[in-house]
Amino acid sequence: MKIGELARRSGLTAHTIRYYERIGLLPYADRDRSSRRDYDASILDWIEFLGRLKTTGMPIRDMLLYAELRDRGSGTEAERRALLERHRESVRAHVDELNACLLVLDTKIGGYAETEQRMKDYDATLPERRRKPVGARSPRAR
Amino acid sequence: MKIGELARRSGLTAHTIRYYERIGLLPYADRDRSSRRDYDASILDWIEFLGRLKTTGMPIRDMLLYAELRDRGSGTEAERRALLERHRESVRAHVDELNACLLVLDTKIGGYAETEQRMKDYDATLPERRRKPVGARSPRAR
DNA sequence: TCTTGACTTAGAGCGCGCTCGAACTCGTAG
DNA sequence: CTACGAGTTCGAGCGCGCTCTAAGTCAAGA
Repeated sequence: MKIGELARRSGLTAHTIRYYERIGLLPYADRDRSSRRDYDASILDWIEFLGRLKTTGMPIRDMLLYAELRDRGSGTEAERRALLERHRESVRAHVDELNACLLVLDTKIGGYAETEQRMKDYDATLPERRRKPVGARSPRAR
Repeated sequence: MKIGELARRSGLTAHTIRYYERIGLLPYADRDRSSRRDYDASILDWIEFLGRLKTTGMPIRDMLLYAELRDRGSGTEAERRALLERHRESVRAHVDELNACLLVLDTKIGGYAETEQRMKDYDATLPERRRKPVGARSPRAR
């Protein structure tokens, strides 16, 4: 698989793939006789996993640490596991934080909903011609 | 309240507070006769809310949009609500994504746990003197 | 043979969100 | 009176994670 196809299949750009190789996140890829990278499909699993780490907010320097342990192969499992467990805890903590923020957001949105309801109620007390069209701005707002 | 105290109480640095004012996230603060910012305690609520937006990944440009609507005051409630609702959905989606990643992480960690267990079991079959000390590296690893 | 287009490398540039430094002004405590 | 510490403005700098440009190579199709 050439870099273009890998890009399409992984969702990364070719630029990013080269960048990842440069910094060591992706292993140095075999080149064909004209120096072009030729990938094995198995790289996709690794890229996908890196994507999970990224999605969950792991900084590249930590992914790099994990990648290096992985490269070193057997004997590094405990360390890799520890790294992932630490990360898992930080992700869990972050999810909790997000959920707490969602509650605040719900409250805030609820407040606006009430305000709007009160305005509608008030509007309904006006004679027909003085009602505002839905979504109307205050006349003072430009 | 002077900027130093606000910094302590809000968790932001004085530098960041000035930066936020500069870009419009915080309202232009009243100055005392020697041009020093003097804050009302109510600013803390706003900073805290901004913190929630930040925690949930809202980019500054969107917070700015919200701040502007807020400054414009009444008549902008529907828009503010819509903005927060859109944001809430994106946060929810992100939380879902994080939870999915957590499952993958659990699986991966589970895999390492199994490997380690197998290694311990194997080790237990060796005669006493050949057992590895806990946490030992492979002899080849430097 | 010529053209096209996907690739190569090295290195510069960018958008974000701060973060810091320089040089200066005040108000207060000793 | 002086020294100090906390503030001021303006603008440069930074760490992160890409993203893009320039200039060149190569292989396959018309």
